[in-house]
Amino acid sequence: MARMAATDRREALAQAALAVIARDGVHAATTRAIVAEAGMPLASFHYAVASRDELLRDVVELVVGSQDSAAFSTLELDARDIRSAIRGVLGSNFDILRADPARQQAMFELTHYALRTPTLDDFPVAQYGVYRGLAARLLEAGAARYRVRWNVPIPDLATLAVALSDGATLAWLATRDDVAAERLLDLAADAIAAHAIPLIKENS
Amino acid sequence: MARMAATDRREALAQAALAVIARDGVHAATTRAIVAEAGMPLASFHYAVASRDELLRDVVELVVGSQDSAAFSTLELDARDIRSAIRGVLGSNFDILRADPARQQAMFELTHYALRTPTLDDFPVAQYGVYRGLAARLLEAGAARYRVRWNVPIPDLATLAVALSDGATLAWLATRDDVAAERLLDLAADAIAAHAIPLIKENS
DNA sequence: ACTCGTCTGGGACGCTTGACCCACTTTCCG
DNA sequence: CGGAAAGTGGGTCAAGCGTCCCAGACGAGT
Repeated sequence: MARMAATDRREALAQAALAVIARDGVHAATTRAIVAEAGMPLASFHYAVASRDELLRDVVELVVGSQDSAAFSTLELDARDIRSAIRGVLGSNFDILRADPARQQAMFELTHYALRTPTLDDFPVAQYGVYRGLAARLLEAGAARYRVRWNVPIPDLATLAVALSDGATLAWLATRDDVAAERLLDLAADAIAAHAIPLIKENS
Repeated sequence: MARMAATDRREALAQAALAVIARDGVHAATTRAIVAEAGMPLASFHYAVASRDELLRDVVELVVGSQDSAAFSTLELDARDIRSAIRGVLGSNFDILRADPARQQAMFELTHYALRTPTLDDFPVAQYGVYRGLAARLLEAGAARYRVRWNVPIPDLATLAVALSDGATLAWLATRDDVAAERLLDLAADAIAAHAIPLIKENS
């Protein structure tokens, strides 16, 4: 094993743990499975991190952090109208899901695990805060880009968007029905776009 | 321990397992925890059921069976229009969730567990089939009651309704935000009711 | 009433788990 | 260049796990 700082090892362990969780589920993320994934001896685990629960907290922070940075570039495609733009974002989100279903399922399992763990129960709140914030920024950007305004508060609409995305993700994970998922995304895009009101052009 | 048939004991164990899962999660549903919940000696477990996995299969069947029977009476309330009726169904569904959050979370965890278990991976498909069927029957009954027709296929609309319900449930479990949930249900009811077209009265 | 199949429950086995100790090696700073 | 600090890894521990055994208690059919 190469020599590396304890903090680096801690991050490597968190990523290895996430890989194990994605492949085999949260309950399979034992200390031995994690160090095997990372290619470390067992003793490195408790040298880098105090306990298994603490490492899992690193994992959820890793997750909520990475989720925030991604998925914003998908808005930049040139759709005809706001409805097509929304459908595009939902569609590329769905493509990400299909490319790596295990990761999305790991997210859900981590959320449920955190809800059951007293020291981690603030994570789901933060997680959904990130989701809603991301959706709100997309809605704002879309409104500016396509010259519309929303007839309901953006936070409420963002909550709707997150719920639709979550529901579609969950349904596809359970059934793997691509056709039903595409139709669902069509209806979801309609539901969100229905709250867009075209702006009267004031200048130009 | 009172004397009882092995089949009765099997069902009692399944219900005890569900109670343990709701309280402490799937990973806590050990053989000892289950028999403690049921008030049985440990040996009764493997007398009534071959293995722990087999018992969990009983649990998921119990779940998908019970979910089907309930929640239909909520349509019978007298709402002014189809939108209010939909909102009412979503609202009472939400009340059920708030009355026993642990049970709903147990449902999600069982779904994810089944997705990871090869012998159980057909359960999520059946589960969502039941959900969509239930939603479809509600939509049909609502259309007949309020004299409207749906401008999209009922199965597609049922999928939308299930996704919205799941998304709202998940969001509330994570954040416990009652206000946001109520607003979300408002928007969800709008989204579904938007596809209702009033029928021209032909007779009477 | 006797017996045989059904049911009970205390105990135990082999295994995996999280945690940890300690002798060893490597790195870095004075 | 020498010693203290940092990192490594093999081995081990108690606890908890699923599973199983077997002697005894029960109840229905003859």
